Amino acid sequence: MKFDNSWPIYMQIIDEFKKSIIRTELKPGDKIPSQREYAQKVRVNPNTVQRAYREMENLGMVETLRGQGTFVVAGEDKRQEMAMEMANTIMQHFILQMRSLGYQDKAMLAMLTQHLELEEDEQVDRV
Amino acid sequence: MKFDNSWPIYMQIIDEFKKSIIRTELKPGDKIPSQREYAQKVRVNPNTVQRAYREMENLGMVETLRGQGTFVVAGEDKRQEMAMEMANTIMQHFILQMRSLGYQDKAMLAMLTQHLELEEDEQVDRV
Amino acid sequence: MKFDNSWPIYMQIIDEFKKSIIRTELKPGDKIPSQREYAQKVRVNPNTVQRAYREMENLGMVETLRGQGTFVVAGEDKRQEMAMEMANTIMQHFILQMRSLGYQDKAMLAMLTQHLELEEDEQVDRV
Amino acid sequence: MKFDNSWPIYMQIIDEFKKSIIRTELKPGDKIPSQREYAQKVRVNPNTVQRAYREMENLGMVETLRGQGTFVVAGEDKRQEMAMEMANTIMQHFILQMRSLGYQDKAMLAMLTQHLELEEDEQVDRV
DNA sequence: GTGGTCTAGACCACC
DNA sequence: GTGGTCTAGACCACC
Repeated sequence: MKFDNSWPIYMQIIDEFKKSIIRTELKPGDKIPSQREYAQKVRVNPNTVQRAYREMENLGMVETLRGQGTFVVAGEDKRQEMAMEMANTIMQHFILQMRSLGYQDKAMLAMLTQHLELEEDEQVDRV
Repeated sequence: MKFDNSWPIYMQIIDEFKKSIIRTELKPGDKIPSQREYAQKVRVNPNTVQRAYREMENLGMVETLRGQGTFVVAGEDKRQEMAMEMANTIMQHFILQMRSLGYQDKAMLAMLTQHLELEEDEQVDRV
Repeated sequence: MKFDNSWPIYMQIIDEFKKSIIRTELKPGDKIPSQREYAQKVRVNPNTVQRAYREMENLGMVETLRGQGTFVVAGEDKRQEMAMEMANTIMQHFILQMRSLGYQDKAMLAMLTQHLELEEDEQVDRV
Repeated sequence: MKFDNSWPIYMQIIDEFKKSIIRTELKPGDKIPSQREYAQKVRVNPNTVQRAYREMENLGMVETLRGQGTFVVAGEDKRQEMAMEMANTIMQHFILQMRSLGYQDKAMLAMLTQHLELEEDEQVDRV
């Protein structure tokens, strides 16, 4: 795992787990790696991992059982809430970036429509 | 200036200048800082800045006149081409992120429309 | 400040601030000491203080403004909620202790009544 | 056994034995561990244990027979006296804590009554 | 100066 | 073995 130095590593770790849960690669009851294990895997200090795990517990994503490990608890409702939240963030970021390039709302929508159609065409071409 | 360690700094420097040109903060004929000056300002190795400036010259964004400095040359056509290029990149990135969250094309478009409308409403409210 | 080693220091710090807010010694808008300052005062590592302050922010007790300091935000509703919560904890603890000594509910109530009356008498005597 | 560093360990040891006697887990004539044994078990300096045992003898809780060990002597009267004494301490502590939160005597009594009733209800529910 | 993040590493509690 | 707490100290961002 390679992290940006532009935003906190513990948040990037949380984001990784969020995505895994949203994509249902991690389901309720699944055990995630122990803090030490994960820290070694991604080459990060165990304290940083612990902070991420602790915040994930506060966010209701996982549950930590002392001496046993950390387990996913986010059910379907929570999963959708998390997906919605991440999508909103991505969307906002996208809109701001486009506006900073001078794009108007209409132009943005038109361009997205076009891109999605283009990609379909590309897929058709490939097939 | 704060750079990511996740992609080459010289590319990030180029991106900054691209954005300034696209936003017309930098116009044809404008002088940009000397390599040494810029390197000090953003705390980066002068070699990194040199590489960025060289590539910008290759891209037709700037022109370097020995003993005089580096000047913007990108005209309106070039400006629009660069805007288009950056927008495409942002768009692609956006689509990939949304898809990785499980969003279909239609849902993506609907959500963008909704976001743009919401923001308008907010502005209306404020007025 | 002297801390027990029987439960986490950061929680004891939180408890101190909780009590100050409940007793209205700290009111909304009041600035609490900087993390470094407080750490020196109570002879604890700044990281431990930071964890306490962070959790207090999560609990809605304070608000932290980067570069400016940490400020009480808990209003009257929050204050009462906190008082109620602490009282419940103290009460539970008390009941458990008394039961472990073999006291029945009635005996407990009788004894508390008697103690409160005794103290009044004592005060009367002193006067 | 885990001790607080906030008050003398020898007193905490005495308290443990007091509770055992009050709960009649230890009865007159019962042998308690040798000082050395107990010191090892709770990981405390033998001198600390010795001081605790000596004070317990002064308090009339136990009797030490040279070469044979230490035995509980507290009879039923002594047991009740000890219970009363501990209860008083707990009670005082409780009242002080509640007052420091701003609770009046009446409110304290009402709250205790309520808590005891609530717990009964819970038990009824469970049955 | 004030808070925020991270590393390194010790020691403890619970299983 | 797994998580929890704490110290020590570096470096950064924002004011």
